[in-house]
This record gives sequence, C-alpha cells and structure tokens, in this order.
Amino acid sequence: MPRPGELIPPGFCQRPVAQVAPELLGCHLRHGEVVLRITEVEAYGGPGDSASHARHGRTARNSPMWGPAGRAYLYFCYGVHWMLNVVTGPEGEATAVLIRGAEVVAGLETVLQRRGASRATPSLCAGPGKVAQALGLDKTFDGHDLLAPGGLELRRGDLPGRTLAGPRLGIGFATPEDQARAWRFADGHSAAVLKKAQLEIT
DNA sequence: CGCCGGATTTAA
DNA sequence: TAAATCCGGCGA
Repeated sequence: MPRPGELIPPGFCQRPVAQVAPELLGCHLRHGEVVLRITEVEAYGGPGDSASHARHGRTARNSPMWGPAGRAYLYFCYGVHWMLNVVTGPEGEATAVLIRGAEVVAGLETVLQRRGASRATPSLCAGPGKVAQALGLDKTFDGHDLLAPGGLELRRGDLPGRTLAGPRLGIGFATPEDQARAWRFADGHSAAVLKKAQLEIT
C-alpha cells in the first residue's frame, strides 16, 4: 500500500467484495481530525447471500448497496447503533463490507469524548457500533462518497500484520452454507478484534 | 464469563 | 409485530 494517507481510487472498491474486504484492513477512515485504522471487517454479498441486507431485494434502507462502489451504507441496528459499510463491486450488484473494528490513529481526545471513555483501551473501537460512534456518524452519512475529499473519507494506510479469516458474526438467520462462509477478516497483529479466537490464519 | 435490557427501524 | 450485521452493565 504505497503513499499512506492518499484517497483510495474507485477501482479498488469495484472488485468482488470478498477480495476487497481483507484489503481494507490497515486502511484509514478519516472524519475531520479523527483518523481510524481498520482492523476487522466482514463481506456481505448481493441477493444471493442470505446473510446480506440485499437478500430481499432493493428496499429504501439498503438502496446505497445498489449504488456505485466507494459509497457508505449506514443503517441503524437494534434501535441503538449505527453500522458503517463500504459499498463494493460493480453498480447494481449490491455488495458491501461492514467495518467491525478499528484503532485510533489521530483525534484520540474526540474519540474518547464520543465513546464516553476516559482512556484508550484495545476495545475502544472494537465493534461495528463503536466504530461509527467514534467517527461521529449517523443517518446523514448514508450514501456519502468515501472516495472524494470532504466529510468521511477512505484513505490508504498500511498493510495488516497478518490476515485472519473466519465466519461472520450475528447472522444466525442465514442458511448454514452462508453462515459457514469465511467472510470475516481481521488484522492478527491488532488487539482491536472481537472474538479473535474464532479466526484462522489465511 | 454469560445473561439481559435498551430503543428504533424495517419489512415479511 | 417480530426481528434486527450490538453494547454495556450487572451478577456470579
């Protein structure tokens, strides 16, 4: 990953979701002074993936998934949390990557305030709801272009120390085959990864 | 470590 | 009207 800090080019996100997802590890999410380094992600397929929000076709909520790659798809979960996804693949395919964990690179004071924490710990941004909260995201960022300067941006970071993979979390409603798919990826050298023991070296 | 409530949106 | 790509707090 040459030139850390540079905006990710559109071609990066236009590839198949299972290929893009692990390569997002180490990339940076920037919103104002806050910069997070991605440590854990999950790939979600289109209508054929019974774990995906796209499984019932296009709806008002998931419409950003059908749009161009590199856009944000944000949705509200369990009445409490916002979840950030990066749309991937060709337009109309409806695939996306859920950002599940991150480390703080810059803007720690702001992150601590948003998270209601007094000091940095490995779990400060470990969990999809925590990532969105740390970045100060909500509905207004749904559909936002992450590859253009301004607002929330996706930028080059560094490479993960070691890539781990395993089944996705919280998808008990999906078919056994889709539950078994190893579409959760994490940086094995990072502490900001939930249920790390369930992952294996790739 | 495991259970449990929170609080809202969504779509079958 | 159930279920949702969770989180933090509490008790053991």
